[in-house]
Amino acid sequence: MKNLVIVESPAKAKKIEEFLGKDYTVKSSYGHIRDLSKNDMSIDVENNYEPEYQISDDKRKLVSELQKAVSEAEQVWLASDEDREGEAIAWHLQETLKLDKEKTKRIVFNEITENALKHAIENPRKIDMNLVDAQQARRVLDRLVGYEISPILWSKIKPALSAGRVQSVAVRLIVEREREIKKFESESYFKITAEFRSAEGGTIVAEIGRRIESETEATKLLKEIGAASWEVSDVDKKPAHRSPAPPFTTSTLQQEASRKLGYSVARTMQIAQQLYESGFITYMRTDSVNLSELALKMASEEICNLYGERYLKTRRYHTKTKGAQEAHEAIRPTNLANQTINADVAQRRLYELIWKRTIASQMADAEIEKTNVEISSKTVKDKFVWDGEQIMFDGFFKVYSESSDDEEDEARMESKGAQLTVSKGQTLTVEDGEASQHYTQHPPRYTEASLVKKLEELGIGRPSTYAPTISTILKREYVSKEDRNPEQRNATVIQLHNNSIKKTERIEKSGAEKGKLVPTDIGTVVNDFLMQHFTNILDYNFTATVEKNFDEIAAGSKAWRKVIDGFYRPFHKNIETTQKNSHRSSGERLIGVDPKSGKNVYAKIGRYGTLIQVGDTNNEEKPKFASMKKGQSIETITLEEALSLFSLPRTVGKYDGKEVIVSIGKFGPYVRLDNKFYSLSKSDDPYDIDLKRCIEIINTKREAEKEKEKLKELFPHTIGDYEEAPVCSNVGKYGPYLTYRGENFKLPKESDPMKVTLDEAVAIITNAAKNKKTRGKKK
DNA sequence: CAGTGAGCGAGCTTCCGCTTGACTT
Repeated sequence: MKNLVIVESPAKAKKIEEFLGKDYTVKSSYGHIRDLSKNDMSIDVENNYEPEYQISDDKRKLVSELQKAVSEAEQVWLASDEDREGEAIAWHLQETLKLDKEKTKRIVFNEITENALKHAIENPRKIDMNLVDAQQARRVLDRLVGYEISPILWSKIKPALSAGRVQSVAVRLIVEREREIKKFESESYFKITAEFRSAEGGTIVAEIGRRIESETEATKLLKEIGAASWEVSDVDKKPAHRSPAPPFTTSTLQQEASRKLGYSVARTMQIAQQLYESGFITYMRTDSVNLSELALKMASEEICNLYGERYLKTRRYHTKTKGAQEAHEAIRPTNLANQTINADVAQRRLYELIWKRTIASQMADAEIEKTNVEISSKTVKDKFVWDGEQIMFDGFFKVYSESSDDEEDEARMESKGAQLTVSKGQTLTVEDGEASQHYTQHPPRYTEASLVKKLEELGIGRPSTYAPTISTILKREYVSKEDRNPEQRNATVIQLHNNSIKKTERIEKSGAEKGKLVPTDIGTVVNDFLMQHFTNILDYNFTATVEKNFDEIAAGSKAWRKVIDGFYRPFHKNIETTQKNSHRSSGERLIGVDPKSGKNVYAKIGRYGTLIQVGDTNNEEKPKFASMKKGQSIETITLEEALSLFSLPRTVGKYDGKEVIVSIGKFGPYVRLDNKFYSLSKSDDPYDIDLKRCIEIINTKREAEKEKEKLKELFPHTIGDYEEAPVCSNVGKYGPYLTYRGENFKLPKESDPMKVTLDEAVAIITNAAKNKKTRGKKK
């Protein structure tokens, strides 16, 4: 072996190997191979913050493989990504594999084409230690923050909690948004619209721009409107244009897949990974909006073919995102000639979204004519307005338009296409008008995707961490994902018809929410604690400020250990005083007094979550405790709700002459009969489940056990012989399956394992063997 | 396998950013 090239991703390694030919072997490091140990701090603070790196557990085998490859190679090329983390990966490889610094070559390329690779190989360099140091500073800072603050939370709030530069700010955003919502007072207002008719027969529905405060004012105004004579006082037409959105980055892909396809952030990334591994799209973790020259050329060919040259406009986009490192291209199809792909529905839909966005980004602006009509009267002070938009040339709209998080915004865009049917100077009459009551809306809660958008704006987190950050704050139970039914309110509608006024009521539904992030009690208490004691870390600008320092380290104008020292000294002092002086924080709230015992009832956070406590501590008598239910919160739980939590364990009645007892145990709510346990299902509430339902649960489980016994006797069931080996059917944990020559094959879900014929079985076995072969080829 | 929460104390938990694992038959 002459040359060994090491890149980060195995899919990339495979592609590069095709270009480089037989003199090159390309291997992958699968990301970082070394890190600080996760069991302790692994930073020697006394010794100038010396980090102690170790090979990650899951990389030991890989490292020895790389070691072997290195020993067989004449030349090693480190080709990890061209950013801070990539440079560090190269350095860790050099250190771990004990590569000769003089002989090892560091190369970078951010598109995989023959030219780019050739150019990279002709222009190797040495590892940039300044960039590596910037990464070390980033790594060490995150470890110090995370591993020094978290233990404070364990002792002051609850075990196993965590804090970090990124996750704690994400939680703060959600907690603060919830407070804004709580503080928000909805106000009602009236919106007035009227239908105007000209003598020639044209009609136009226009509205008064301002919000009218009261019903009295609205009624009065509506009467005046009906009595007045109107005229089109102004028609203003002006051209405008819209430009397409730039190609996808990780964050914008997550946002659009959430809005247009309803995918969660994690799902989007999982599907994108599949598309990447199949070679359909470029790398999916990127902050760059840049398209390669090759992609621009493909796009222009495709656009000219499909829509004609008039639709083409080559555009080069530049990233404005804070802290972007741009080691990759934007996310785009590898081959723009493929409008769609042959894959499962989820993959195909995401692919098509990416194709449309990429193509649209290289298309001409849409040209629009905006029309503003003003309708006024000599007797009414308010003017009516109508605004419409006519698309004169659709441009990129032909394939794609970006969605908005704002539902009202979306609706407004849709209603603007109407044709203008009146002209300036025409006199108009009003037959129908309407004043309808609306309510101002509280600010929206974050979705996963809108949280990612906000974090990216603040420069917090990276493309590879957006999805994991969300799963961390959910796992810690700082936030939960919730659906909310729309709020229903009575709204008055005052109708004007031929100068008479009629009042009706309707129900206004608004604010339905799906998958919104809501802070839990724990999230709120942790956030308040951190805000009080670690204000600077929770500052929205903290990351941006430290990033500036990292940039200076990368530029060689600052030493990383000095930067860390400047941060750590005051930080650690704060850690010590907080540990010593701060009070335990449990979010405790006195709900009231238990009428039976006269003792105080509190809601608070305990070692295992939120609980109700009856009676004070420091008394001779131990207080009583009960866990709170899901969905209850310290702030809103009532005394009655709290006391009802003490009704477990509860005897529901008798069955088979024995007591049926319901309670909540280690593994959730259960029914107990004769010392045997039966789990309740999710929809059952242990606090009010009745005897009938309990018996049903008991019997269902007994039936299922009987069934199982029966199956055990029947299976495995021999169907017949195929190529001199028996074929058997069976039922396992994952459903019915076939066994043949020691291998298992899944049967279709509904099929009866007793009734499968030998022909069907053979078809399934041979089919599976074929699929296995093609899957093997892909890898 | 079917409750914990105070107090007594051992031993556990935790960060962010790179990557893809799997025998889910």
